[in-house]
Amino acid sequence: MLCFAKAFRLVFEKGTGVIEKTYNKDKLQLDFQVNEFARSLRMNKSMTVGVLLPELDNIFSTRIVSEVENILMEHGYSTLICDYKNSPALERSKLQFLTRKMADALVVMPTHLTAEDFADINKPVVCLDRPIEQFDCDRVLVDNRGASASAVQHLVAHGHERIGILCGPREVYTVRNRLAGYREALLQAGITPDESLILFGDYDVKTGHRLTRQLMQSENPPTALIATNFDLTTGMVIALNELDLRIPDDISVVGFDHAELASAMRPHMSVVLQPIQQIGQEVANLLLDRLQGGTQSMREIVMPTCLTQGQSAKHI
Amino acid sequence: MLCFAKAFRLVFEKGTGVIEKTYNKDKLQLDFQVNEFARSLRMNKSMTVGVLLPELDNIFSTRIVSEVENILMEHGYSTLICDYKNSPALERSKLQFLTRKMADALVVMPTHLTAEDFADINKPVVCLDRPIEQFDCDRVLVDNRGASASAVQHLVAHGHERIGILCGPREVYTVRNRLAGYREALLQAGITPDESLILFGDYDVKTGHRLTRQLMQSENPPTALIATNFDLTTGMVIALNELDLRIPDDISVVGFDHAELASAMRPHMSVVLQPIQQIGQEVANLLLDRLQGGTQSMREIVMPTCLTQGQSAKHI
DNA sequence: CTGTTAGCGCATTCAA
DNA sequence: TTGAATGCGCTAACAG
Repeated sequence: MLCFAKAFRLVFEKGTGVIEKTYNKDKLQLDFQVNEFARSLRMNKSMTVGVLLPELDNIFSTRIVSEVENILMEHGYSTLICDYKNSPALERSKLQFLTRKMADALVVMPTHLTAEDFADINKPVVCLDRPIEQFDCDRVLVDNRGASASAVQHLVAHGHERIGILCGPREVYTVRNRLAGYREALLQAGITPDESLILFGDYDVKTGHRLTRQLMQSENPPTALIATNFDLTTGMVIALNELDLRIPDDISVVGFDHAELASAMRPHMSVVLQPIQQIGQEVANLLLDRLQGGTQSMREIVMPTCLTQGQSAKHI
Repeated sequence: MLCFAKAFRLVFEKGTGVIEKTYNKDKLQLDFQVNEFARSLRMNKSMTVGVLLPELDNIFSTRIVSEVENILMEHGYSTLICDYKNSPALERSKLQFLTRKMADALVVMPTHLTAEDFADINKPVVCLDRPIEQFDCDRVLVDNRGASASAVQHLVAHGHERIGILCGPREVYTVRNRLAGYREALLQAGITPDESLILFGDYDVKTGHRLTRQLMQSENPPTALIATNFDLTTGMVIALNELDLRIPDDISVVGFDHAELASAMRPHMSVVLQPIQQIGQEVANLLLDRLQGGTQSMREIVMPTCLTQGQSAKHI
């Protein structure tokens, strides 16, 4: 069998990349291109990590992925991104796709996946932002309860009792936990949560806009608002503007994510910040450990959040 | 050689998916998993299309990709997404990665790529939103000149002459063309463009915010503003709010993209809309044609935009 | 140190 | 109809 690999290949490591020069019997080939299918088949690995995200247009997840990517790249791994557009069916089929077709390991930000979906997946999996019930795998989570609790405490400290909260979809893990933290913090402050101040919807700008209008135009509107992700925060700010409600004179607010914009605004907006860079690092490290054959037991890492105080909350 | 494929496989087509059942000599295997590396090596194709984007967090590109994905899926193709974070080096290396490792064809939204980068790529390529000089490949573009011209005309019709424009990075194709359309429409209306009203920056919310403040706090601010993508539009609206400038009473504006938010706002915002769904369809069709062996010459499709009139522009 | 070979799992072809 | 043989291009093990 005449093999291509019969050729004599000099491999120079140069920085992060690899330059391969091939000498054939008759000719010097400088433009040799490895067939990655063959290599992957032979090695039974593709040096590729699959990333499964709910949707692409979300600054939180894409920024984390960006971090993960940077670190993995330094170790010779590439990153493939799939999104499932918040569809349970797509979520499962893309998981299958990444697993069977491509990836040596997975980073998954699940919504509806269950342990069953991972039954025949014998590859390292790291859950990002959300765990999967009954499925023991490495995971990097955020202290969601603490996040919203700190927002509530900040507002309570300014005398607010009627605090509205804009939430994402009910079924999402982070949404439930952020809401739980909100309730706990209110109760701890001796305030009974008013269910009419709790609104759910999609995690997008339009929803933030709609829910804010709904809340502020109700009979008994809140004196303060918490938005629980960046898009909701943006929609909230736009809607308050339209309603001629000034921050913080007419309404106090706490936003979520995106320090740059929050501190560019006048007055600075108080925001809950998730440690995006560190989350990415933790994910990458867990992944690399597993890929390098670590056989430790499952690890769960919970990252703290931090409330950056601006001037978007005012004493009532 | 004992081949796995020695097994007898029944293949049932069921909807879009394929269920494969394998009977081995000794046992009935229902959980047979194809080795996609081997299949790809043998077939010399992966049934996968690679998508290369400047960044993930951009509603315009991710929505288009979503459309493309839907159509390709119906034809048995999967989609892989890579972003290059606006880095020229990454842009090239990810192109290489997608080409060599994975994809049968490519959808590329280029910034710095040149014809040279495609010299040794013998796969179908469709350029999305931006062409590549000297490189003849299928492409789907948008009438960017017409887009910004229609925004200018809309404002001029309301008596505005000092119209500011928030642009993305100078080097981007769409930015240059949108700016050109702006200049042309002004000149056509007998107005000499004022260079101090033209600002460049990144295509993000923070930049929209910053540039708007800069423009509106200058000595001789414009009476109307055009933002040339969705993130810039969002930043603009937030900044105008902070500056206590009411739309449209104090300032007229035209935004870009995202019909849903524009029409949710009060008053409705006038926006330039790009036909995202159709763009996705055109891209997918071009791709499928090539993948099915069409050998037509290069095709360029330019999509029209449409200005949706809201009440965000007022007679001066 | 250099060149040859085996086999990864698949789809295809050929043989029975 | 059904089973066996071939080779896709690679890497690793082996032989000279």
